[in-house]
Amino acid sequence: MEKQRKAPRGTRKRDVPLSEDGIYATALQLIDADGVEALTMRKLATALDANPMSLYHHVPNKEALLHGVATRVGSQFREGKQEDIPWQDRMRQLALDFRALAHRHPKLMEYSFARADYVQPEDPFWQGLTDTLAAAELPASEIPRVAASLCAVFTGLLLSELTGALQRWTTLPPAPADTDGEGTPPPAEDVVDAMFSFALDAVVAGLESHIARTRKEP
Amino acid sequence: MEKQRKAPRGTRKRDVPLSEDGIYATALQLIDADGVEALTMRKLATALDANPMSLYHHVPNKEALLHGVATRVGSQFREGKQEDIPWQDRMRQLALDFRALAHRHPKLMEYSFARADYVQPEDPFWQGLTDTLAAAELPASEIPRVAASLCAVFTGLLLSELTGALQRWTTLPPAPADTDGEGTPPPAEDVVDAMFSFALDAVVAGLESHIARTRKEP
DNA sequence: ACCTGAACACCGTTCAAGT
DNA sequence: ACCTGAACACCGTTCAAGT
Repeated sequence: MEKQRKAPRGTRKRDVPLSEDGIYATALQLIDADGVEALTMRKLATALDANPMSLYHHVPNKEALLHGVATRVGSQFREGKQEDIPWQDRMRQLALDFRALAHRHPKLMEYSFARADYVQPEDPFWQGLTDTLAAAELPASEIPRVAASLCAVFTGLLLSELTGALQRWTTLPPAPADTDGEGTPPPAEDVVDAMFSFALDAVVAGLESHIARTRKEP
Repeated sequence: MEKQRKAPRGTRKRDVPLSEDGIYATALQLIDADGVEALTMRKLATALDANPMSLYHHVPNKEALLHGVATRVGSQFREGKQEDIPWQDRMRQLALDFRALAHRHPKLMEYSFARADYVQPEDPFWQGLTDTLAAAELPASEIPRVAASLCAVFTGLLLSELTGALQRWTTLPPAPADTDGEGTPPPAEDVVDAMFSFALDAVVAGLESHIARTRKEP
């Protein structure tokens, strides 16, 4: 009767059966557009031109849906440069590559960072991080803890950037209100870039100092 | 500090008119008990023995309610030790004091850290942080950016601890799956404490190196 | 096997009406 | 001024019924 593969007219988005991948993909689109808190099972269904209840045949519930979107995006991470560079440079590059991913899906990543359920052991990011620490000749027994600490630090920096807190804090007055002529400093983006460079340099310096310390007293 | 006038009979919690402070206080109690996502205007009202709509005479909406709870708790921060200690020690102590506050209201702080709207310029934490950086003889022009970066880093560490990500990451396999006899390492708490010490040492070392660098080339 | 309509048990919030 | 009942416009999810 109403076979209608490929709607000859009309603008329906779906002439293909629902699939897990399709659901996750358009969920990500909606999140990119309006943020996680605006995503609704019902809105997602209409975007897929489906009945809201049909989604539950492919995804157990909303929480699992969001988790799935988050881990899929997290696994998209790719390292930009080769690995035959000093570990300090690779560490910096790793963080900047992750920042680039965060900039590609800021609304989702803000949610992901808060849950901190995005890094999976098989993700290239975790692999790159542990590889780099091994290249730095950090004792193998310390690698998991140090890698986890670094994840936490990167999470904090990126989350603070995405929420705007980093920029806001930067414009808070120092201890004594030093009200001179200058109002707000240069545009926020350059400042944030500079803060990342500073923070990454400090992280690398801190790591170097830690490695030197542990080498003295094994 | 829940003095609560003591109802003469009956078990109603409220024999006193609604007040902003009372609303925030019991909201915090409910959050501590069941988490932010379980807090509902309607549940809060019944906990206050009030009609849900009465709340809107004291608080504009739910978002403002949560923001109010978050900033009130953030402003409760107090420094433990005196300020006449080396800046390195004070910096570490500052972070540990903040961690203690986070442990007092973990459910709320998890929410707060994700929004990153808890640090206010007049908060003792921000004051202590900028004071400490000044004591480290960091150039005044750099203090806001460095303080903001440190806030972001502490946020990441504490948030990752509260969500459990820090513990989870620590048990992820390093690069090559090194499956020996050992299952899970010692209890998680000690490990997290140790990770905080490590991270704080690294942060201090990174700061020292940054200060030394900027002193060379002014 | 996959989809769906109706319904349930909730939400936050508006608004006109009470005292 | 402060409070409230009823109502509105949503939610996520269950379930029995359709194809």
